Amino acid sequence: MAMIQFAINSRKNRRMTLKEIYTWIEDHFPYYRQVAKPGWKNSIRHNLSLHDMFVRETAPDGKVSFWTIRPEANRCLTLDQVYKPGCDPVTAPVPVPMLLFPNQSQKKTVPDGRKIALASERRMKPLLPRTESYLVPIQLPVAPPVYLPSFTCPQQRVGTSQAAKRVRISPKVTQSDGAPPPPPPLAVSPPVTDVKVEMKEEPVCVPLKCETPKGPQKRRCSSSRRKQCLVNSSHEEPVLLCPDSSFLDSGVTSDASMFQDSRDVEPEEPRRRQDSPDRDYSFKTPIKGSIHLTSSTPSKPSPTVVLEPWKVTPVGKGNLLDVSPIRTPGGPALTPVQDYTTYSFSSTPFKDVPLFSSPRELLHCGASRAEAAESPIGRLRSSCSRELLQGGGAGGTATPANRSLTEGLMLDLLNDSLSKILVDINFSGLEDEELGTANISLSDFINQLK
Amino acid sequence: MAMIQFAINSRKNRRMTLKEIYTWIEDHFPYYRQVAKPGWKNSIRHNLSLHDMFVRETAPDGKVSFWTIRPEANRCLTLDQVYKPGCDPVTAPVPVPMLLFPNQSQKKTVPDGRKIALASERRMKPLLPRTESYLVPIQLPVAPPVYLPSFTCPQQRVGTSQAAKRVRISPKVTQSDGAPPPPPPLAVSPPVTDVKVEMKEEPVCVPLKCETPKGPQKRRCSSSRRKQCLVNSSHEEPVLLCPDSSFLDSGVTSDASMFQDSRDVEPEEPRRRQDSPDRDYSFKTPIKGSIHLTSSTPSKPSPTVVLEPWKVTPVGKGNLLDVSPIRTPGGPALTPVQDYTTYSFSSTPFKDVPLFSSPRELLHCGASRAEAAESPIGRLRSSCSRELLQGGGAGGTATPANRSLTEGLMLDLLNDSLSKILVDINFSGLEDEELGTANISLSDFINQLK
DNA sequence: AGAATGTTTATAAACAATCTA
DNA sequence: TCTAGATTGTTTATAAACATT
Ligand SMILES: [Mg+2]
Ligand SMILES: [Mg+2]
Repeated sequence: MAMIQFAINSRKNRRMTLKEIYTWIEDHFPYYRQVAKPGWKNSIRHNLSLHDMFVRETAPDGKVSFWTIRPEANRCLTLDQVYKPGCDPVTAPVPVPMLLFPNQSQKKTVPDGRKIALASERRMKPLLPRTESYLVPIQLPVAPPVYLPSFTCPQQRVGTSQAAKRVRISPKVTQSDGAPPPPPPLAVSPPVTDVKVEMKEEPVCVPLKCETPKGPQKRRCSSSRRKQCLVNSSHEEPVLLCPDSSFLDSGVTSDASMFQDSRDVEPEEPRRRQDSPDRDYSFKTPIKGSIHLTSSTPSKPSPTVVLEPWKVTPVGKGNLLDVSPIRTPGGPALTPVQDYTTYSFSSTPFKDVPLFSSPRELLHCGASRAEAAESPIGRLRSSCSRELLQGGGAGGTATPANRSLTEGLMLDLLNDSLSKILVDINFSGLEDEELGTANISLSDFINQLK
Repeated sequence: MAMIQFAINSRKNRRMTLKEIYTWIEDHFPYYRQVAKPGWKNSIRHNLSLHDMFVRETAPDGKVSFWTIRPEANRCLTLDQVYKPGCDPVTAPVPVPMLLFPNQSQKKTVPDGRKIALASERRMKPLLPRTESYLVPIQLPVAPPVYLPSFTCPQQRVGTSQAAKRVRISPKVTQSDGAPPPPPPLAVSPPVTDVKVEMKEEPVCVPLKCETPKGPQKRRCSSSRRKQCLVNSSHEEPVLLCPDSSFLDSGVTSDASMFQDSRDVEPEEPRRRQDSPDRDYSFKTPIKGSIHLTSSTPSKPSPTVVLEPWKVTPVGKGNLLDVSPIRTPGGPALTPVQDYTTYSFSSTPFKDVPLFSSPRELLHCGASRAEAAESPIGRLRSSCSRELLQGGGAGGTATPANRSLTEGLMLDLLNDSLSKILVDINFSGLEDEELGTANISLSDFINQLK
């Protein structure tokens, strides 16, 4: 879900075809081009369909369809917000995927004291977890000469210099105020974003390093127990706070040309080598019983039924997978373990190497209303939800305490709830690329309902 | 999702605790008590959280919390609607789970010509698939003397006598009008609902066997391509059509006492044997690295990492599971294969043994508005969405053609979209059991918004 | 015919919050 | 009263079936 937002928000017009989303992710996270199972595309499609924040539009010709982000729900997440390039852009650095290993695999310590990345971990942590976990970009364990001959890994930059880069994205709860903050960020070899060709304009959504109000709401908000507080969607104009536009280059350009020809913020987008030799799936056999992994939709292999030992073997979960021992012939060659000492593989990378606390922390900060109003890219404001930026959107009855209480809660969720209503009501009449007027706000929808 | 609705709707007050939902499902689908992995409870909780139609209420004491169904989204699905007991209720029949095997496993034919149930299939088909698949109740492959000494399987009843019982639940598309209807229902040994102690009142939601309008919209509705049409939520009073209350006993009783003491429609609910000897998980070890399957939340076994052969082995998906051969020591004893000739195991049970075409078909029919108005259980009407029953809720601009076009589409989805808004706005003031007034309608919410 | 695209359900899993023995 | 473990609740990830283009 986060990567899709990264991708779509990297475009000026904030819309992408599915194929373009694939490509963008593959370009920025080579993990997906090289090591990931083809099922990752299934996950992309799944997220596009499941989450209401992603809306599919049909081009005027009715042929192609673009995926967009509901403006009210768009937190304007960009890869820049998550990672700031810490290495020279000279070498055309390849951003590594934010590979977040499960907790267990991080404790793996080889005898020589180094922590190694368990490359066999297929299931990744959520890219932007909702909790207090920390996002840890980890170098992709792929041998550069094998997969990326032109890839020059921008080593080091391991120091704690990135501390100022931490951005809070809407903390879910107050972090138990008395508790000491997590250890200073390790800043483990962050991934690198592409070199932007277009100049950085003032970003529409400016995450800030505003301090979490740890006032009187400390226990109340956390005691909402197992249910998020749902903020009352207020129609008042939200106040954007704490301007600090010196942080990111979110790929949002001011542009007067946001129509079809100005689709690419990133210059290398059009020239797509769509058949990279490293992975060619040539096939003509059907999906179901065949061996080739053509389809990105996983499917059951065949009726070669295996009686699972769920109730047969009394207990024991691991014995199902233990049958295949670790060492596979080409395994280490494909996922080399060497030379990862430059990256901190602490036992708890989420907790120990914080880049930011949570994706919602970015929302916890807001942009200055005045600045936003003066911004030359006022037209783009409709592409970003100021309510979301302000973080919570306190209702009319919200006291300051309430406001802080509801801060940082129910962001994607709230907007997901409204988006299904807006789906297919949006863009009913207009079919052209004028995205500025195509977005119907919540108030418009309410009026429409009335 | 369907089973949760079955469970909750079986209660007069239409609310259940999580534990009660577990128990209800276990009681009505012994599969879950006996053969299912403990992860099924995880799925229940997942569905409760994910789908907005399920709303958690907190009892006035603040201790227990009940799960309810948003009235606007409640299609009043009950087990009766899906299955009508075809055998004598004398033997206290145990309903079997609607075990829907994947397509592949149904083609398994033993040399003696009979089709056998591949008990090893763990992943079930969706209980109520959205498509034209058919719901096939299949006898649970558990030896009755082993697990259910008092269980007398009501054999047979295999004839085609249940044909009239078929109910359409909101067909997603017109079924290609020229095509012949699916073969007559095989009526494979349907599961049996419990004997209701309370008298059956006129059900609030009456599914009907109304014919699908296969008129001029044949192509248009199907050409909504990959996106459901979202019906405009109309505030007009929906018209309930096609009264036919002779079909189900949906556990909805008229009742003048719908408060806390009248919680159970089913008499055997209170006396719960909560520690059945057939499954006792005695444990005191933590979850993570331990062997016991105590927790219903699955967890990775341990950092015993297995290097997956995704990129190592060139292709081939099935070789990952083929390592463990079929025959396990106690396997056949637990899942006997004999005596399943009474149940039709056609190669395509969904298509060949239709009970109904799709869950939405139930919605395609409506109840008579007049009848609903005269119903002595008018108070309960708020627990069922008449819009949903009417099937589509055509907006103000909908022509009759449009109405039929949007019929059967966007039901749970539409209501899920609205429910997140209502969550935690419901039941803000009142804390008592008066569920009749506790439900806030959409219009109330809209007014609240205004 | 097969691939791409889109929708929905199922299951695993991590994790937070609360409850209970 | 305290707390370890169980329960309950939320969210993300992945597989998979299936529909539509
Ligand atoms: Mg979507
Ligand atoms: Mg819910």
